[in-house]
Amino acid sequence: MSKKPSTRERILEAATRMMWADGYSAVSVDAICEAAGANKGSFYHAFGSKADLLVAAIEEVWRVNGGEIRAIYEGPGSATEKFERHLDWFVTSQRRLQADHGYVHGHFHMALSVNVPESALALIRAQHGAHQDLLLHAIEGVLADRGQQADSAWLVIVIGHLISGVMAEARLANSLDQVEHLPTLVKDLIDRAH
Amino acid sequence: MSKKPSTRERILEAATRMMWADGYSAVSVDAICEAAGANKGSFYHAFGSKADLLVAAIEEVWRVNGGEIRAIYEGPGSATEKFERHLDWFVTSQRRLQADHGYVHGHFHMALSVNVPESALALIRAQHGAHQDLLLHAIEGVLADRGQQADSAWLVIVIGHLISGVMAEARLANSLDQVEHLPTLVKDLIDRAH
DNA sequence: CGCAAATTGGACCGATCGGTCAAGACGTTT
DNA sequence: AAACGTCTTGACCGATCGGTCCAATTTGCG
Repeated sequence: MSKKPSTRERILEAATRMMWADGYSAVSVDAICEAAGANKGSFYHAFGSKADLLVAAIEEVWRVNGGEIRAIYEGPGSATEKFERHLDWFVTSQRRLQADHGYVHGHFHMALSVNVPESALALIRAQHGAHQDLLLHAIEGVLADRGQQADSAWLVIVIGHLISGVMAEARLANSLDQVEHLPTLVKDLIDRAH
Repeated sequence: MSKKPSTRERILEAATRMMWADGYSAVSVDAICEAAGANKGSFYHAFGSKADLLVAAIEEVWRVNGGEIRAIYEGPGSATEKFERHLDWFVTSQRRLQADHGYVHGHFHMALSVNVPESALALIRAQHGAHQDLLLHAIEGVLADRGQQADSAWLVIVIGHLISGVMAEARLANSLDQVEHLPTLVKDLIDRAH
């Protein structure tokens, strides 16, 4: 019984989907309106500009994805189990996006790393920082579980870059293979870090 | 005494610079022509379409960068020395790009990972594969130098993703910090892989 | 109900998009 | 000098860009 989405919500959903696929400047306001079944007048009633819509889309994606990740860490289980669920989340979320839209997406941020207004860039940087913080805390927990004497700062940098790289290359290759191996890869890395 | 660049070369240079900064669809043919001091007619005399120009730019960037990397491996020194020079090349080339144009570029491919014609995507994938091959061969050489019994396939995957991730994040953060640490990071990784 | 406020529809704007074209400039060759 | 192929010029095309505007409609509420 979810109530039917408002015009604003439909526009936001369509814009997110289309910009994730084609980037900011390649998606026109007209095309978004058509996909959302809305009119241009409604668009500019709901959003001040195309740039404002982008900011709203970035916030919404992080609200959902960040929420799912935080829910993992606020849920039950050991630090190690939570971290593994976090890694699996990358796989399942990318798998679901591919199933829904037919191509490997990679990070939302990546499609928006080029030619976006400064306000959007700042948001993306902040969200990336927030995710790195979650990662750092999680890895420290995993090392504590193991009683392992490793350099967590070094590990979080390597793992953070590894995740970014895997996502970027997965999108470029339009293949989930490397994403599927990501959890194993990261666990191998932690195993060797002592 | 380098002879003055042809119109085609000026267009190609301007297009590469502008598309690296802003992506494919955000850079207009008119803007490229103005930056290159050329007319639109000349543009369409030199290139069949905007998509053709993109393909030419991708080929040119790889011709130069791939050439520099291959020159390292064809030059003198041990496999380990060559690999270290390869890693340093990422630092120096990104440093030079930043000095010339005022921002951290990341991989050329990354600015073009979104909304490019299929012909360009195929080229990018091929070039990325070629670079991975160089990397694999280099890492095998380094391990041979060390008499190390490590899994070179695992290492090349991790290091390849690490490089992609560092480049992507360096651009997003507009900072060379992580790039500067890349050589050390990779060497640490190889040290721990046994 | 009745009325105002919120929302929507769609025509319209000047600017810009990728691309075309015919006419001319220019250096060679004969 | 005439004839040639190559490159350059700048006006021009229909389509589309982000954005505006206001009348018409729907909605929330006394």
